[in-house]
Amino acid sequence: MTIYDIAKKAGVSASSVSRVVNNKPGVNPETREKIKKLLKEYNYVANEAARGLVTKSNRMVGILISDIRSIHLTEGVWEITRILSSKGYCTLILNTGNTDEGRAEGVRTMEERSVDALILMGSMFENPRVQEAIVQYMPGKPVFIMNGYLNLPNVQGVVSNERSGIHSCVDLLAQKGRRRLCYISDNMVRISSRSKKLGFQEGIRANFGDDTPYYVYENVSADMTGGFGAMMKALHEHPDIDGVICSMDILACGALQAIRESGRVVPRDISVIGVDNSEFAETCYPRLTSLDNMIIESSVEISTRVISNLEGSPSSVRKIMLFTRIMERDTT
Amino acid sequence: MTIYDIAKKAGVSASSVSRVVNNKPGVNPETREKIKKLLKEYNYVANEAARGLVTKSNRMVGILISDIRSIHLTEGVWEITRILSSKGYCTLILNTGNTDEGRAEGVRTMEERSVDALILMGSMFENPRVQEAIVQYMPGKPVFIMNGYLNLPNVQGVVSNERSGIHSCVDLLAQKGRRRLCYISDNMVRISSRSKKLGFQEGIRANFGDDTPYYVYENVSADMTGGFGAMMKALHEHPDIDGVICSMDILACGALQAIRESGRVVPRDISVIGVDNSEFAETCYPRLTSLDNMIIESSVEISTRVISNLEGSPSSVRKIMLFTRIMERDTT
DNA sequence: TTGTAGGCGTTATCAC
DNA sequence: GTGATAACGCCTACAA
Repeated sequence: MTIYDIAKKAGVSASSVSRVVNNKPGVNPETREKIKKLLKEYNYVANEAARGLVTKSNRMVGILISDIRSIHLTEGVWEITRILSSKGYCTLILNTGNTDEGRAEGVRTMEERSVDALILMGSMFENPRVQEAIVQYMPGKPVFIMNGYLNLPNVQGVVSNERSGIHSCVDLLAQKGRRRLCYISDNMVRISSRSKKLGFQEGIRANFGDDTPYYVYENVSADMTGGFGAMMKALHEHPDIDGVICSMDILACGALQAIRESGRVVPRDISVIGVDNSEFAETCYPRLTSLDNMIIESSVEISTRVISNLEGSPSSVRKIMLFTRIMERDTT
Repeated sequence: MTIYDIAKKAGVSASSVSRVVNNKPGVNPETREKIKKLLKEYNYVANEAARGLVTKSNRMVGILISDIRSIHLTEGVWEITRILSSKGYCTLILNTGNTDEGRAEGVRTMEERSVDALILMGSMFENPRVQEAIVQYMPGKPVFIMNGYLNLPNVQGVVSNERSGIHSCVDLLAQKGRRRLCYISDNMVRISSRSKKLGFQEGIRANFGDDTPYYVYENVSADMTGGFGAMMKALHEHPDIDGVICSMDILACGALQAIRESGRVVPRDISVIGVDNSEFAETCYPRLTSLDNMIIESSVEISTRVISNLEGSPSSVRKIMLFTRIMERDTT
């Protein structure tokens, strides 16, 4: 069913139908009513692709994410989708997988689908290969990065101060009397993972001085078993550990399990802190103290930027930072 | 950068460029090379919308989901996306919110975007309003429902025997010596919720006879606090409860917390079983016994059906059922 | 107020 | 092997 079909049935031209469909003026009220009735009767649905071809806008924004199963980022996707769709924008969500090549390919696919804007979920997109893909395939279009940034004229980034946030976590542990700390991290390829580790080291130095030992277990697989294994190893190698910070809540869940199996009690014997403040922090036991990296707030921030950019009033600010906060629960 | 631009630079016609872009025969190897080089040099990206306009296929399938944050269905979305994109199909994911009107609107939007097929995630799509929307807006296109079914010629459904699955859960509890059972369920509007409750009642009757009391708490909010509150109430009203089945893992997480606060020990005093076999079943404590409703397998099933349908060999089977299984962990 | 014509970027069908 | 030309469904001047 096209506007031509409707036009024929109404005995008018396609342009009149188009005007009615788009609520544009310049058509006789009676004709308008007649057309409206036919539109409804035949359940006319406009073809956005054809429309976009001429209007140069699909009212669609792309969201690239490595793996939509990551509960934490998914919260952000939900928030963004909610806000954008309330403004009439569709979101095209694409899983890229965990390779830079996949992510670059994702950028290309988004251009192929001619999205109006692109949102990159997560600091893993902050890398040269993705940057190159943006330059190649989306040089003009607005691109937004969640928890990351690329120095390109069309890119805007929202980051959080995870580094000093982790530093504060160390402060908290120190304040609770913890002295032998351990840091468990997933893949160190991510910029954000590296900066979190730095924050940990800075916290150690600031609280305990240069020669206090600390332990780092990195490149752990980003799931429960990863956290479990790392914690087991840590407790075995350094039985005096009394404080743990994990780069993700799910790792902390695994760590909690390992600690339990070792016969220790949280937080009496060991304190544990996670990062993300995700739902896992509530469902695990004891409920996990976690560094909230403001994914929801960042999502709102990005969404409003996308909209204002698309509606013609782009912000000249290219990078903003949100401040993390520690949500203290029962593991510290 | 369009094929015309490239054609001009190469000194050939747009048709030749199109042939090269689509790897079609009938162009001189040398010309082909020259065009290929230009394509790469200018980072040409085809406009899928324009292409779809003429080929009548966008190579895109739509996924409608009430709320992408629901970790359980998201696992399925991931699986589907993975399989479809390996076959060159993009997935357009749309959150509909929790109203039937929103879901119907979602169907319309999908037609607007001219998806090649539509996947409905969850039994909440099994309702008259959605059925009407499909008839109105997507009468011809293949529609697939995860964990649900609608009696329409273009609809295929994959369901699981949750009802008898829950019955088996009651069997398991009975076998563990549990006698005072309680069922906690989220919104009873969902077909699947209603059938699960039936399974519970049938299990009770089969194991304990007609006059053994059992307790049902329904229309609980689908989150931890919902499970927590319901369990608290249950324990207060019926302190002798020794077995609980929750319609979702996340509810069971809340229930576990309530039981802990009441001073009881799982599974010594009370057994708990969830449904979904989601990540929460692993992260909570004790690790939760859960009814696996085969979301991953269902997703694979749906994906292959979508593909074979789109590639021209549609299945004539309109509805299939997968069999649930109980994943026993530490709460029973 | 209405209709005609051109074009958006692509593919498909013909001639050449 | 190559290039016009006509769609695809829609919007937008512009003309009537």
